[in-house]
Amino acid sequence: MKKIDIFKKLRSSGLRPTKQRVEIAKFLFERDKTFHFTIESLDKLLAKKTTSRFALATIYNTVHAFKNAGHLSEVDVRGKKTYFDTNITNHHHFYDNETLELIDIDASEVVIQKIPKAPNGKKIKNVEVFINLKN
Amino acid sequence: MKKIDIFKKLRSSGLRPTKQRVEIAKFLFERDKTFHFTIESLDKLLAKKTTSRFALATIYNTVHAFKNAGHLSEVDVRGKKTYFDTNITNHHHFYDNETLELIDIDASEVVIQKIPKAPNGKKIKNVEVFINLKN
DNA sequence: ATTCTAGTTTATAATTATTCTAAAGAGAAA
DNA sequence: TTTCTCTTTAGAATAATTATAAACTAGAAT
Ligand SMILES: [Mn+2]
Ligand SMILES: [Mn+2]
Ligand SMILES: [Zn+2]
Ligand SMILES: [Zn+2]
Repeated sequence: MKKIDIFKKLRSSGLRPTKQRVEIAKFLFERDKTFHFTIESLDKLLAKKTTSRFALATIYNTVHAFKNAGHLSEVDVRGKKTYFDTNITNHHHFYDNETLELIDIDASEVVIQKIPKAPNGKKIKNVEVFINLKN
Repeated sequence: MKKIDIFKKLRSSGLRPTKQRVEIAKFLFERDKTFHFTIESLDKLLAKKTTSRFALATIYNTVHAFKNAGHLSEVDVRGKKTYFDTNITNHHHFYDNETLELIDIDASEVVIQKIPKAPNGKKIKNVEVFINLKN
């Protein structure tokens, strides 16, 4: 993704392309593979890869702004920290319980033959498959 | 589950059957249907249903003791609080995003036809299916 | 360009969930 | 009983996250 697209993405989401948002967006979205992170890991990586300084609150604010704008999704992982995901398509995950890393599984790679019908008055919103890995 | 069995369960797990553990165990395990809870919800329910007082730390300690002894499992749910589950079998969940409640799905009710093979050097530990519900 | 304004960043405080601490209390072995 | 170890408890400490309010800045208006 090009810098110009980053600007468009922000503007179209009602987010001013500030220095911090652009830097974080470039770091998150200018990559080929999907990226899973926590606020803490992102903070450390940004410190390494950029010269700018970011208040932790700004990282929280920016990540939530991206999430609310639909540019990031959230993944449920056991543990206290919230995981975010640059892959916003419907997809599934391997979770490596040794390295604590998520690995994407494309929705097409999982076929479910049978699931129970939703309880009365409820509809199925989506189905998430989470595959725990061990060595 | 009878009180005598509660005692056995505790003893066999290396847990002394103290007043608090027995009361919590009776509340959690003497029921027909599975029960999903957070520490906070358990605390409130115990306050309602029993006359004893429990320090919050005791509820944390006791629930973790039961979990470590294999009498409770933990479920990943979006949000900050940890969910526990009296169902310790392999099973899946509906999650009602309106009421924030978990509903059990027996493993036999889900048939997965195709999943990707585990990454190199890794094995699949278990597969969790999480079905989000909406109205 | 300069001014203006709403939105943003920042440092710090507050909050929430959870864990730790150390003193007092209670099972249970001897 | 006496003793010993484990447990409970209140409160402090920690960790992740959110709130606050002052300083700053992007973009619009002048
Ligand atoms: Mn989680
Ligand atoms: Mn969770
Ligand atoms: Zn993903
Ligand atoms: Zn369950």
